[in-house]
Amino acid sequence: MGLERRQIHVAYAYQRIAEEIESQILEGTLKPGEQLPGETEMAEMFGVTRSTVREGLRRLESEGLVCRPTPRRMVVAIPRIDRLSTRSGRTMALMKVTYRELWQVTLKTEMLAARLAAEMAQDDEIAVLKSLHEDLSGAEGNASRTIELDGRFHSQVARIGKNRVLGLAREPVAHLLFRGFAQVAPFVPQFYKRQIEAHSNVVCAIEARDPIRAETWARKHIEDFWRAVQIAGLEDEAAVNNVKALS
Amino acid sequence: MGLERRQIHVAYAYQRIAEEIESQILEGTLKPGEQLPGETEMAEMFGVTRSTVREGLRRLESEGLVCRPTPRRMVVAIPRIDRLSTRSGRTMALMKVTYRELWQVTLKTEMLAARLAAEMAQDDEIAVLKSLHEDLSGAEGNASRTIELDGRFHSQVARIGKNRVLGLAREPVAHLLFRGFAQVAPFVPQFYKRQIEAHSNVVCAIEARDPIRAETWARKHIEDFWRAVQIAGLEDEAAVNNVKALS
DNA sequence: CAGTGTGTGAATGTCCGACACTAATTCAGT
DNA sequence: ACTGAATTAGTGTCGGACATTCACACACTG
Repeated sequence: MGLERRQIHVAYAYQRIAEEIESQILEGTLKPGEQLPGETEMAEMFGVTRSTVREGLRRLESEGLVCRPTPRRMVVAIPRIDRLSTRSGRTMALMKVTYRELWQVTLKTEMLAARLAAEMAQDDEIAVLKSLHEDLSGAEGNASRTIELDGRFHSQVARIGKNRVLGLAREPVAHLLFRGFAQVAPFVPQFYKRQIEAHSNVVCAIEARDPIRAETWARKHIEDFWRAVQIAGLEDEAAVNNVKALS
Repeated sequence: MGLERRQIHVAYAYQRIAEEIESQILEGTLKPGEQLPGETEMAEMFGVTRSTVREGLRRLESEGLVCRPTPRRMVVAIPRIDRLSTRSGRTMALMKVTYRELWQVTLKTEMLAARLAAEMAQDDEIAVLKSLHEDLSGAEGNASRTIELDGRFHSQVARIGKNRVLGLAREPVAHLLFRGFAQVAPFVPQFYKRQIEAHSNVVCAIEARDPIRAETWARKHIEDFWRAVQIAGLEDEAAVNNVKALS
């Protein structure tokens, strides 16, 4: 076995500051929305310089544990999923994951999302979905607008299912996969119509509270996308070439 | 419509520094593994003080875009999935997601993982899996060790499937769900045996390159866990009470 | 009294300069 | 050539400083 290379935290002051505040947030001593003391005060509190406190705060800030509506007010953040999704999206992009990998996962998540949506849907949520669907229908032929609206459509389906874990897990994956539509679209112009049709059926199934049908159409829809990817010959291509545009 | 609340970046120097370096990494100008210049040099380069550069660096560091093997060497990081998983795990914990939500997703991810593993398995990977399984068999009755080994078993299954996206998506979810075993175990002592049996079958199916059977046993296994959660009466309980122990 | 201006104070963003400590590098010794 | 010591340069932390600007309180107007 040999000696394991275990991380030794030399525990720099700025790290300890960050960890201390972090653990107070996670424990609940500091509640979301609560305001933190000023930098000077904290510096005094922890017995370090303001510069050091600042370095620690930068970390918390970037980890999304605190946020500042204005530079003057620093408050404990309310956790949001979309913050995270950009980050894992970026990781996947840097890993140069393939369409195949993205698709295998997306197929499952979108099927689940559709099923749950059909089980949990409320009327107002369906209304939102329909409105999105109409917008999308009007965007036929426009790739970038289609990507935008398609993403929102699928997100809304997931939201209707009221499973936050699914929302968290699927968002970056689906986002990355569907972005690829821009690469695929030129090869399969007929996909626009098929997509609209599939979405229609998903909406109907959700409205009819028919989980099985919703799941089935979601599957068809995502499988269809895979076929398009195959036609474009991109199965094992990296899904994102220019990470930059992820935003 | 009213006035949209649009973010105005006042663009503090430290933010701009971070963004600049970040975009150079994402563009590929800076390649993973490459070493960054010293703080002093960067300060000069960007025309700001070292303190300012440092604040920016803290952010990159915490975002996992750069890492430092030693304080002296700061290099562009190679993206890793386990870095991210703690973060989304923490988010889910703060959201107080329920066992139900976790389970619904985990059921799908682990089924997919098992299937892909059976399709992709190589002999040496199976050997690792078997060894983990043996260790787990020996841990019967020990909840915390079971959680540890069970987590590693499932991760290994996922790794064998060679889908990095799935690995990324499932890790924090499965981790959080299986951690709950500690809460569940006292109610269902028989679960240890059932788990070992299920794992055995998964291993067999993977070794036999039988995707269907692997998926089936994964499903049984995770459904079994759900029954245990139900017996413990935790379906809609928050999966984690003390976020602290997440590490 | 609600809503809008004004003013003061305090906190932030950034800078400068300094020092201990340690890791990377160089160089001497066998 | 390899080991070990000496050098050097870079990091972690410190203290202080200043302009800017945001938060709060207060006065003003309708």
